[in-house]
Amino acid sequence: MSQRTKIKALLQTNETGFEVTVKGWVRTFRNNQFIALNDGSTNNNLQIVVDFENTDPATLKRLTTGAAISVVGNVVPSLGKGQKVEVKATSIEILGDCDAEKYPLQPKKHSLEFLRDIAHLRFRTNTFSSVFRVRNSLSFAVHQFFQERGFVYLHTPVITASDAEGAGETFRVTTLDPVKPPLNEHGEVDFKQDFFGKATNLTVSGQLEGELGAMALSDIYTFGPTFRAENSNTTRHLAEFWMIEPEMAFYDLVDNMDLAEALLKYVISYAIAHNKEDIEFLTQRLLEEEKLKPQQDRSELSLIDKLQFCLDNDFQRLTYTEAIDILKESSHNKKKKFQYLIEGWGTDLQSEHERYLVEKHFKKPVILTDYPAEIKAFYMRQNEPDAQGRKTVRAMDILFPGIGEMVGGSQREERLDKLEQRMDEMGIPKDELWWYLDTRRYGACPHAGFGLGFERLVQFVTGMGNIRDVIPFPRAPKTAEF
RNA sequence: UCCUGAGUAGCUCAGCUGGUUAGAGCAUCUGACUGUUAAUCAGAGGGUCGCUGGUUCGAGCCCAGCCUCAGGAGCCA
Repeated sequence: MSQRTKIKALLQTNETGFEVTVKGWVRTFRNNQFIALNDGSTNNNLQIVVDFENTDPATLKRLTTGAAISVVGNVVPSLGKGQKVEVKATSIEILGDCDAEKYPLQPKKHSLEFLRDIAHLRFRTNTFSSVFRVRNSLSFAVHQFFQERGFVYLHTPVITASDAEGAGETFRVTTLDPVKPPLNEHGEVDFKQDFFGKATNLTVSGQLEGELGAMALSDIYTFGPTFRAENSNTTRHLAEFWMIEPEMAFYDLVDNMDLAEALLKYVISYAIAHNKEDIEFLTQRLLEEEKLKPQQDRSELSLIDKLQFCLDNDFQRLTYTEAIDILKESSHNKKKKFQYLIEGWGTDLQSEHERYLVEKHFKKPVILTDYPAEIKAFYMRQNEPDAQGRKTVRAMDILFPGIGEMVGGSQREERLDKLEQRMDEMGIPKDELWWYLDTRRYGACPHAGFGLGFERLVQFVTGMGNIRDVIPFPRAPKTAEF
């Protein structure tokens, strides 16, 4: 293998007067003389100076935007102003031509919508290479955070037979003939003859299996793809997304919140430390995008300041009931500025209410706890009814500015009788979840966990407005290209 | 799925009250220049106006249906 120097490393050394081999893709070729070369290690291009008088004109013609080249040359101090060093080429080899007439990426600004249509090529732009380097760092930081704390990375199944969790519509997994499936005596599809001998689907959450692991390993986390067949067309939903789901034995809700807050701060600070250039680039990108907006819609803080602010401040913790009181008493509610006015206790908060709390009232991440039992899942631990007889559960949602719900979690109901009673009330089939109930039969203990939407985290850290721009190949309704 | 808006050149858009041969900038190509920084200057090529149907003497423009995209809502992470 040839000695190839990555551009990031080369630009970091201040030395000159040595020979290097660099490889990458041409971003621009100016003046028949200057190549801006990028190899994805950094957004900063390396300037290659071509001796055009002594280079084959046919080769010069092939130095088009997007072409892959290999360059051998000498690192010298730059005569130009845009960069400290440059490479004076002694030989240039075209590894892969790129027809400029057909290549969709031009040396000009492109809209994110257009780039989404050519997702296979969008990595070659500064914005997307920054986003995906940040995504990589965040992903690594998640593992490092948990590994440092003795958590076990548990691989929960992607194909499951349980869809009783109520987390959303599922994608069916089957090998049956779609045109003529076998039928049972009731005329329904006979899944006994299917591959697994029962109806199966892609997982909507690894939580229930995660709890099984936590009941022996104490602290586990999952980090993998999750699938929801909801017909959601928004800037913060995907049909296939990556979720981080820790589950901890002997944790109560406060421990759970502490862990979630520590995790978020850890990974954000890791990204700032390891992807400074990328985050600065994305900050700049966002500033320019905001210039196009009316003054009132612009955010008060820049991206990097927003991230730093998030690290420097405790998340605001309050109960659902306290939140309802704040919203009810808010001038916003009294002036009827909410589309859905807050009237009573018990209904779920609308996006506009969450946004008001996070962006207007507290102006920082908020953790809401102890939601009404009626609007939450069966496995959340039941609180004693309050003086007015209102039933709540030990749930917590972490709300982030611009993103909404980043984390959803709870202390789990470990008391078998309470759990079974709740399942009956909500119509959850106990026989299908016999294995889950076993954990409450054999050595049950208080425990807690949460789910963190990884793409929403990447959205927050990169400032990208649409979740489809922070996953390489988004899966969403009517969208499964590439 | 619902609400709102959009779909015109490779990209971003303009296109008046329905009227004759559909425009601009960028990109591309050709030439000039040769220490440029999304280089500059001169010239050229490039269009099934999302699709289908309708109204009309005449439709990019009006009407209906469908498709796709964007933003918001719901569902949620």
